[in-house]
Amino acid sequence: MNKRILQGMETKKRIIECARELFKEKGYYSVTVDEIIKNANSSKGSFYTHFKSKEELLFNMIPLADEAYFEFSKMDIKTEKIIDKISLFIQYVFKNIEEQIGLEFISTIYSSQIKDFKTERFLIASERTYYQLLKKAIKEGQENNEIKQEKTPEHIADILTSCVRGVIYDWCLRKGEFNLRTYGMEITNMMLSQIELKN
Amino acid sequence: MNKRILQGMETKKRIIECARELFKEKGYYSVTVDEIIKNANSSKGSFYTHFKSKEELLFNMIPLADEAYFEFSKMDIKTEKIIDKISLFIQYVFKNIEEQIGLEFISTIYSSQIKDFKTERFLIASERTYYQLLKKAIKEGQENNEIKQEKTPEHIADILTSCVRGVIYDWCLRKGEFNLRTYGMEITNMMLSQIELKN
DNA sequence: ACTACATACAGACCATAGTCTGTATGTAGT
DNA sequence: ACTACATACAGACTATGGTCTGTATGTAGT
Repeated sequence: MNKRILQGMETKKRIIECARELFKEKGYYSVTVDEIIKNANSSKGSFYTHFKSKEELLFNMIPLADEAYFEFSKMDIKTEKIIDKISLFIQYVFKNIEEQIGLEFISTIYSSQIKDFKTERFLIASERTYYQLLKKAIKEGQENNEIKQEKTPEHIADILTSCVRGVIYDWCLRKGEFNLRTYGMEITNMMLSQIELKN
Repeated sequence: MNKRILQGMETKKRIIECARELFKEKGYYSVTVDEIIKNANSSKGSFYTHFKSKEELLFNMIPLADEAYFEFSKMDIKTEKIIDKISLFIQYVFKNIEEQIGLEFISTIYSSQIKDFKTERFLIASERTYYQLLKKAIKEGQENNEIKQEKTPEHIADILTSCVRGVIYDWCLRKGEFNLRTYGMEITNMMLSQIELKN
């Protein structure tokens, strides 16, 4: 950790902090890069050495959802059924988006991810932790004869995440006018009930 | 239909046609408005009297999905069950997107719709025909005791469209690497099976 | 026929994301 | 200590979507 690297890191951090405040105050699209660098006492050149784009700056500001999910997964939830555990986990995902990430953030992210073919699909990667946890739980459920075994854990996880993304996209489209968690869980529980193995 | 209006319509049409070719050739984001107006022998002023934005021009080029759905709904499908009719209808929606609208179009539309809070959510409106048809079919199904009656037709239609949008969003995110219709129908049929009233 | 008006249109202009080039400086290898 | 290099940074410049202003022209009401 030498002087050079430290300086760069501090500049980057300063830009992120200034941007966070400006975005909160005026919204992502109303804040210009020029404004950010002015506030952060930086420059265009510096900005673009630290971030590939204005969007990438935004991505740097997302509360570390993956870590939160991982923390959640370690929690020992007092419930015998794995299906219920999955249900709670997905509920946590919705809650995290509603309370930590927020509507404008998630809208910008969901929008920019499919904007053109050049954009790096970081959403797929970033959801990996959550996807892996989900897959693991499903596999466990199948081994315990709680979940149907016709489909692979990967495939079931894909189906669930597609529905979750659908609800989130709709939430963005409707400008957050419904309760994400309530509506999301209604759909999720319908899907879970489909994969559940009943005795 | 006087001379004045006719001239305007022709200019608009010319712009759309030129844009369609350019978009097909180079893709939406690689074509500039200047390029379009140059090809169409028009001007900025003219362009922006006919279209609020470059995006709105794109929306003018979407195959008239609503009409297609309506045509489909009139077709007398030989199946006694309403659930099957709904399933076929949604399958048609996926088919239409895959074959008529295409990946780049739908990605741009889905992206731009949630890009900022100013954007007019035309997707909600444009899907109205399809939504209305769906709702009507569900209501019919409930009256025939084929579909559970705990939820309202509106609510069931909302749930189905959320899942459909989720699949489409995923298709965009994955750059069309899976078969939209196959995967979409798998999820749709799971949902339909949840709302079906079994005897 | 005359007038007032709406609007199709042209193109200069503006705002802003992103690029390019040049400079200064800290670091690693010798 | 010297050199070569990488990179943090500054700021001019570019590309492009969109705005603004002015003009011409067709139309509707009188």
